[in-house]
Amino acid sequence: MDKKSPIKITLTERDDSVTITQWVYRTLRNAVMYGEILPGRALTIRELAGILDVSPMPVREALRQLAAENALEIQGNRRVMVPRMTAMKFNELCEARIAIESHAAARALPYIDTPCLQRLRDLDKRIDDAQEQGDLEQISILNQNFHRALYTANPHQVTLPLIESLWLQLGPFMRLATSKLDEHYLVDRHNEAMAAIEKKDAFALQLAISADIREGIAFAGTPELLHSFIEQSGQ
Amino acid sequence: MDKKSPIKITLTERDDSVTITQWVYRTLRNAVMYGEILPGRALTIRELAGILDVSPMPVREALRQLAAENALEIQGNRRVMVPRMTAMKFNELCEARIAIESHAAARALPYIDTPCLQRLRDLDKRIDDAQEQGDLEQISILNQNFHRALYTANPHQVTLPLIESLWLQLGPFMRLATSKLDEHYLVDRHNEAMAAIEKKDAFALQLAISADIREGIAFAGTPELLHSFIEQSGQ
DNA sequence: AAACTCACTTTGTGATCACAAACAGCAACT
DNA sequence: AGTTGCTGTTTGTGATCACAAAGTGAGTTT
Repeated sequence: MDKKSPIKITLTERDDSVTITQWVYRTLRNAVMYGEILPGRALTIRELAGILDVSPMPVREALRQLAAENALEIQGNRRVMVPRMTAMKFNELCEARIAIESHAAARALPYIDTPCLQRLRDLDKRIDDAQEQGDLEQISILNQNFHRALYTANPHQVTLPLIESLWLQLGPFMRLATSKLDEHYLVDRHNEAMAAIEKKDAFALQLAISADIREGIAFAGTPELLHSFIEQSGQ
Repeated sequence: MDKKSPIKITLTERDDSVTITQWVYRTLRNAVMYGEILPGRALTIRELAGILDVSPMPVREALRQLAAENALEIQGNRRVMVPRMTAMKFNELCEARIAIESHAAARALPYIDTPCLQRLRDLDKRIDDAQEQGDLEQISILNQNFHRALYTANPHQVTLPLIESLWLQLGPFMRLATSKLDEHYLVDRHNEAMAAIEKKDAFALQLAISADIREGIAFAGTPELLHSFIEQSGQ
């Protein structure tokens, strides 16, 4: 039946308070973010509709939305797939993250009040816990929450959607990276970030955020990981 | 028939080589960008379908795509509209533009070759011409093309979609700004940018781009323009 | 054996329909 | 008079259908 490699997508319970399209969007977004769909694998509306047990319509809408966020790529022949990656593009995405996120952090700094600071401290602690237990999945999720909580302190935030788009594009390949994370000892840059926040030192905060991002993917520059990009993403 | 203010959308000829959805998307995108749709005005699928003389389906897809790019906002009650603006949000959008675009410019600099440089010079000259003739519409379009041409010199470009999203969000309100542009004399920062490019001076290029963006919206800080935000965007 | 042709299948696009939630207008009540 | 409750209408969502374009594979030709 399936000529191509079968797609396995993690399904979550559907809440009746959200539309089917939203649930499909969320499900596919997670599947992309966590690398469950191989880059270059052609996706068809009807196939996904079958897997998710919904009609083609919500899938159509969700795919278009994900494509608009650069999580998916629509080829000229109107085939949809997770974009392939190259080492150069990976590097550009990382540098873009650093530029935008350090900007967002500095812009959020003046708005961080006591309850927000408490939330950040809580997340920081939970990251430390997860790191001791070596729970890579949890570290990754909490790390995202930490960044999100920081940037959203700014009530006039406009960059978060852009940042999330970058996360989505890097997501499938960060999975490759984090699988080798345990071999490395990571300096906890969040503590440095927390210190900068408490001192209201924007420049130090930018340095800490930049370092956090850069170290999270530093070992992506090793030859074997670059090779796995080609392997996963090549034709 | 129309209880609300009627919507006037500039229609272009539809090329049969593009899908109806793409044409609708392009048309609505231009309408948003050039401020033809008032912020806060509720948009309905069927109304737009009637105006554009297409079935509701392509409109549905186009609206969802524009919403994903933050050009439109879907409220909880699933009503769609051009987002309202506030002075603070406007400021954040401008600062985000400066941060991301100066980054994109610096990243593109190493890739600028002779033909690309020629294209930029050509655009620069045409902007000068348009400025002498006081053709504000043309200046705005050419200015965008200049920035786009610069950033896309980088073949591994990943920030342009993010930048275009910011342009889209600022678009409706830049129209307000440019209508007062003739009262101001603008230093041509593009000449400075060209000089920096030729000298391969990344820092000078970033300064020129930042200044160009900042001056393009500097007078947005005047009280009367802020007031027109409230007027246009207020409930 | 490699390349082309042609019939058959799959797939995205767009139209139409059914339905439940949201909305608007008006009447009744406090 | 301002608020609440009800009813008819509008609107987004999702399902289904028709169709043309793209893809696929076997059989033929050079």
